[in-house]
Amino acid sequence: MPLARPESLDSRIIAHIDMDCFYVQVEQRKQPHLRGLPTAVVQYNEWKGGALIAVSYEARKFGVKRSMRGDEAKQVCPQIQLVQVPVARGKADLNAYRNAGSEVVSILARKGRCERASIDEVYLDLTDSAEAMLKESPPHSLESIDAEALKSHVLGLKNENGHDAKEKVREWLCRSDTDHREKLLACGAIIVAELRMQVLKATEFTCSAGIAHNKMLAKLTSGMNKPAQQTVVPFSSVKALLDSLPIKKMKQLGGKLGTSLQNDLGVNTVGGLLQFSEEKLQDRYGINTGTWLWNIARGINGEEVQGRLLPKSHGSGKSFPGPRALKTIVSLSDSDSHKKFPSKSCPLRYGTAKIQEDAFNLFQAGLREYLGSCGVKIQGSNHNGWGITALSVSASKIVAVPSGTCSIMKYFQGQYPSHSSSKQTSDNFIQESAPLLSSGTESYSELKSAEPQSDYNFPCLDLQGQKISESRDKDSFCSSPKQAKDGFALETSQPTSQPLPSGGESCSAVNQSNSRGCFFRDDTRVILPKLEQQEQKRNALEDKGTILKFFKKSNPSCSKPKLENVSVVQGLEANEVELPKESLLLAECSTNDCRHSLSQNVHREAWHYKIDEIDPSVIDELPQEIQDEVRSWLRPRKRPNTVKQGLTIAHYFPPTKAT
DNA sequence: ACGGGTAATACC
DNA sequence: TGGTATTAC
Repeated sequence: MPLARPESLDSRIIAHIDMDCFYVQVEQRKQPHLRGLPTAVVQYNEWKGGALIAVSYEARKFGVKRSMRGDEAKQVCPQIQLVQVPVARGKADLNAYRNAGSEVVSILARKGRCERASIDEVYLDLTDSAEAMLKESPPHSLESIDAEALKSHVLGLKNENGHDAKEKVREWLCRSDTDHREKLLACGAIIVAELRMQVLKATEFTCSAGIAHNKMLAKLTSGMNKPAQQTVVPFSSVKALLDSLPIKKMKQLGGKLGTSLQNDLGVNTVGGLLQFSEEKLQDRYGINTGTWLWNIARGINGEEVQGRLLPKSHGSGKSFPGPRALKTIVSLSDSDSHKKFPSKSCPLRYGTAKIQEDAFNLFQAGLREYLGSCGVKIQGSNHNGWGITALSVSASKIVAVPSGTCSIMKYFQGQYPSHSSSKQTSDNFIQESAPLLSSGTESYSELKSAEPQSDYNFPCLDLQGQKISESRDKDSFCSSPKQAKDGFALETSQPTSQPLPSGGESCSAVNQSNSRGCFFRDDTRVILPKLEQQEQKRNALEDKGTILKFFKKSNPSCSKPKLENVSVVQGLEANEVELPKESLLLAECSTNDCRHSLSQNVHREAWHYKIDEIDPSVIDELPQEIQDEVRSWLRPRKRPNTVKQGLTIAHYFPPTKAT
């Protein structure tokens, strides 16, 4: 439960932007002839026409609902256009929508601190912008107010739908005889209207918005007038709004907690919570949740807009319902079917073969745990009715790569122009990481000799060529000895190096500095130290595949004969680089998803990077300009004597314009 | 044989 | 810390 910092005198201006039936809009932009037609996006249409995951407003008029099947939708709306979600490697691929969301974020983030709340939702803190506007050009001083702003729905304003509604809104927006907060809110509404028009112009997407003094109220109202409209929540309207708001409509209360409030406390509206003391709510629901409830009943919500444009974790999963369940390779004598299959995780190693190997080991570990120690043999394929109905992997604990990371390669290659300060830093790095190396499987000399054998030119994401914003270059992201000790190589004294932050907040900073929001580029600056794998298994009737099949064959690149034995490959090959992970920060820039890998913990194993293991089909999903670059990396090439940073940094790192 | 595929967050 | 549960889109 979000901890609420009580701020009853909250004069922030927060907007929640919600894209209208976003997936549909993305598809309609791709296929303009679908515009204006009843349209829905479905994934997998084999079974009952697929599941609807987005429905256009035209289709909603026919009673088409999300969670209908394609077939059902056709029944209530025969002319509906069903567009399928792209499929990659046998599963739904949402990247097109993610990227489209990035387009929107990149526009919104120009006006204030921005938080990507989901694939199609964004919070914006417009306080500064609104205050600036109020100071420089307050609404009442404007000659005209934009038509879009005049279409705002202002809660509590009478005659909401009357013929002179716009005039009423104009009056409200331009009132000068009201309190500061209300004026700020009016500025916020004008700014959001402007932003929404910019989004429409730049992306062809419409969105709706809520503008209020906190996140909760903004979120609550962004969907009240859809599509393509905005709703403003003046302070004076909050009490009436919450008094009549069914409690389950409140974010976080849509599930069991909301049900408990209804059943156990007899509360049916958010306002109904007012009758309970904070203590009472805390006693029943815990200190945090209790306080949070007490606050939201009063319209108080201190959650801040996180300046984060990127996800904190990333995963991929697929379900195998019913008959499609993968049959396990175990014999299962007894095991209650209600027990949950445990999730397991381990440090992420790069390369599909290694991920397969790790995932399979995790699976076996989970299976042993699941079965208890009843000594069931894990072998053979004596399926006995049990199967796997879902598999997923996910990566989390992503942290930013600290400053000067790429310069590590100077040490290994000895080809970089050396600044007076960099030698010292390199030395420090070696010194700090020496214990790691000595306990690892490779010595430094091995590493050094192994690396240059590569036929591949690792593109170096040199940070030196990148522009640095004044504000971020100052001091706030300086390295500390502790960071170096954790295995980060830092070159803080390098005057032109990008001041990358490290640690938790660093992601926020990095994220917020990104104005284009391209997932790929940003991923070059994150580290994915964890691999997580989860499986569930339930009854199944037919044998449509095995676990092994899933692990081995679902990835086209791994079904090539050439790679048949990747799992047993040991040691180095010509096109494999094996370095301690601290050294791989640069090398991994050249992998297809371009993720740096480094754990906050000290892990002694070496990390492998094997260019053959890149699944070619992945590349097709990347943004076009990135595809070209990645393909060029994959072509064998002599390493030039002098490694100039071959990649355009701008493609990978956002302009560092501070926002 | 279903809402699938992802996320974030709180809690233990 | 790792793992689970809840909630949401």
